[in-house]
Amino acid sequence: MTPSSNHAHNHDQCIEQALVRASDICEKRETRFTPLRRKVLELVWGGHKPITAYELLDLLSLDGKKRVAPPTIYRALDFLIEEGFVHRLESLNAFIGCSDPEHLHQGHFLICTQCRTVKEINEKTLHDKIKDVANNEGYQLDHSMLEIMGKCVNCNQVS
Amino acid sequence: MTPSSNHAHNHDQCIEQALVRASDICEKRETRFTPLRRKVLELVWGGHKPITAYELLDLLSLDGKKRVAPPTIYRALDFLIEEGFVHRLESLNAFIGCSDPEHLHQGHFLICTQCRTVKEINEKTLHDKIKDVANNEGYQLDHSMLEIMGKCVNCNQVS
DNA sequence: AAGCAATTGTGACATTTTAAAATATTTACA
DNA sequence: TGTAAATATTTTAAAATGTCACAATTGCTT
Repeated sequence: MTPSSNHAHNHDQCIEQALVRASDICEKRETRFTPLRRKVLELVWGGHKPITAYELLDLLSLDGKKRVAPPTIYRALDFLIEEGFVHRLESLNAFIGCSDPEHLHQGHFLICTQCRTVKEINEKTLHDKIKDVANNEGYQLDHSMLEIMGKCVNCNQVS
Repeated sequence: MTPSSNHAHNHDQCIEQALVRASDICEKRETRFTPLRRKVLELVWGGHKPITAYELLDLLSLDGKKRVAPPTIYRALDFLIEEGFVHRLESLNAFIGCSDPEHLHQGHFLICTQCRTVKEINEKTLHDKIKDVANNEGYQLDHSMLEIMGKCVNCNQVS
């Protein structure tokens, strides 16, 4: 499994950039980007596909000598989510790197039903529409999660 | 806990209606609305709040003499979801009765962060917007799930 | 160096969901 | 009715996911 099979992008660089951005943001916020948290973020960014907590556990346990336990991962993920570096995909019980960690925002995603690639949506008009709907029903919007399932461009072309 | 504390609706009638509709639809589709499935649907409709599989298990185990096992509930829920009588709320790992079982549709919900009341959204314009976004990104929409968190009218008025 | 808070490790356990096989029930039709 | 086929349910078990409580460690701060 290549990290991303069809791309016009260097994925190592993609990971590296995510790590640098996270590190910078933590410095600015005076939160701690520890080795563990860094490692987990690196693993999450291993692909543009969602990864589960237990897959992360397995990966983490590979290079370390000891098998790490679930709380280790979940705490690291909690931190990364808190800081906005990672999103949780509810419909998949899985996690994915955030493409725009500088700005806190909604979790809106396109998930390819075939290749599992996930793309983050950052559409103001969509967010506005959602807010309107909430307001019309008398709800004061806190946050929203949208997960759109469908076939991506590449998978559509193939089959 | 009253089924729904603030309403202009008779909740018993609300449940009854859901059961009748489900029954009718099953008859039309020639699928089987068995006592178990009926009972589970009734329990799900006990409130306009989401209910978890294990809460259902507990409730089911009350009147029966024996403790029922998880698969019993999950099978029944699978059926009810398949038929469109119940939706699963991904962000809560919980289930809720569908307000419009006649028409298959998206799972779009408003969830009150305070009182947990859930309201189903059936907005063509919202659905269209989501479809547009997907298409613009080259995705062919299969289905989407949207869960909007916010305070509902009543909870807003109170605090 | 001592004290303190944050982080990480550890073990156990809770929750949610699914699998596989045995059993029971319903339905259709001879 | 009686019986076979189809469908549902139960049972037992376990997999997958997530949480808790407490101990050990780290790294700052005085």
